[in-house]
Amino acid sequence: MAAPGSSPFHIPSSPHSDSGASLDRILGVDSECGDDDSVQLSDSIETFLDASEIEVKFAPSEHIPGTSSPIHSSNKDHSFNDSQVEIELALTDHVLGTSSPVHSSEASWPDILDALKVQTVHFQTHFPPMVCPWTFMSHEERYQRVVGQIEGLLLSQIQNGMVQGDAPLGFTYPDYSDWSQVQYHPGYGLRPNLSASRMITTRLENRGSATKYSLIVLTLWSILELFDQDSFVTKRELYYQHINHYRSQVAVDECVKVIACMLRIPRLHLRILSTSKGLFMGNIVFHNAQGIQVIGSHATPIPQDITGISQLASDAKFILVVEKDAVFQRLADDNFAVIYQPCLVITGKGVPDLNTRQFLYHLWTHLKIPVLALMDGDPFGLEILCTYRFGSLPMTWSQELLPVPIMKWIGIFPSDIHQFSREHLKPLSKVDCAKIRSLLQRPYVEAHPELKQEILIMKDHGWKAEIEAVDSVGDFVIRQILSQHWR
DNA sequence: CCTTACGCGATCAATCATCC
DNA sequence: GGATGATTGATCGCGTAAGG
Repeated sequence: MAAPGSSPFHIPSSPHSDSGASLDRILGVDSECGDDDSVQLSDSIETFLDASEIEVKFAPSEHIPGTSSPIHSSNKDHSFNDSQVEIELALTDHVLGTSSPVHSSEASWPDILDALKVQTVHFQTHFPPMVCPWTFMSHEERYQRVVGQIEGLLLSQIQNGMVQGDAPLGFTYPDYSDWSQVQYHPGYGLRPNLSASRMITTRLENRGSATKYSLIVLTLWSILELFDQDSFVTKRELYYQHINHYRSQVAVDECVKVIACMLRIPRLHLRILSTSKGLFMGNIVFHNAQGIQVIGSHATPIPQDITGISQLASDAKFILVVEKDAVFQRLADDNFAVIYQPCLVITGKGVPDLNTRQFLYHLWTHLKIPVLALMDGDPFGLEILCTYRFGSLPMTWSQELLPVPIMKWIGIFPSDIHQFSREHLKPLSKVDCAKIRSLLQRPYVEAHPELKQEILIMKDHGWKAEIEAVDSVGDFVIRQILSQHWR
């Protein structure tokens, strides 16, 4: 086994050894981050993040007088136990003010939106949005780091191969498909669980995983080529380039996911993109990565490189996330984004892709405005809500910044389903019931009794309702906000 | 024999092309 | 014009083979 750092080529240590701190030391990430604030904040992050995950740091946020540091760091072992979760939950409840809506029967738009805005700012002050250091690296630095890590990984495999029998060839990465490996953090959604760190090893020796091993090597090699040619590729293109090897696009997806988890590098910086699926509209202007001005006055595709967004400006009072494209189009037809209150509407067209979630996170952290979500009243609608709000299982292990934990769900609630006529309701299928069982086992549902309650109600009455059941989506959204009817 | 790792299939939502 | 199937992206569950 090659000792980290012993290479004459100055190669960063492998990701499954003690990587983060040493890499930071080698690359001087800490010192680059700048002012005193960030140093102090980056200390506190270790209270809930894995030591190996130290690369993700708090943004240097404005200090608001009277506020304490984001998380009280009393535990020295960097672990994260149940009692801490309870404390954080109580704290979040306080910060969110969930128990104290605007108490007025004739609460107006500005009152409610102002209150929500204050909650959002409080939340982000208490849980400063994380920033990914990858975003602020120079082109050259990013090149050095990614290529260095991949070359180091491949080199260690070759070295191991030369002393065959001593160290078997294999790639080790976290078991990103196991819920027991993650835990819920009220401020940051799903985070890796430090007490349980089961790793998967894809070994060349195993007959079953030899193919996967070789495909991971192929993908790593392809990424090096991309850096060499200074180009990007979509997952689909990568699949077609090596169609005989990959056999299906699922194999490409799997390899990219493994590499992102293993090296803890955001997918974008591996130079592998996915075709953007989401749309947005509303009063917003920004420059994309190519420096071209984007105006969201009508339905506009979400840009692929979120980190390249600059000169963002918007007078929107809130962001509305809708599940389906059909609902988005209905709101576009009604000119919803300008007619009532200036707002932004976003859809991921079903299960949201990474781009859509990154874009939402970017808007939420930069504009500091409330985020509302309109989803179907069925198990999959709830799952999509949770994906936006708390994050998804595999992405927990990547270095992507995605969850918006303060997002408000404004419907359709299973508890309101009796308001719809029977013809608009559908009985829960066998698959729906399985999804409900799955949802009830998730850590974030356990932490949110109001969500759990809704799931149990749906399970009890056995019916689901889609947003199509609502006559006017715009009116429905307005009604829900004005009555402060959200979860 | 039991656990673990892995592959495959199923599912959802949406779009687009093709066929009747 | 409506129905159908393929495609794209994301996720979960189950069966199976390997290994201790």
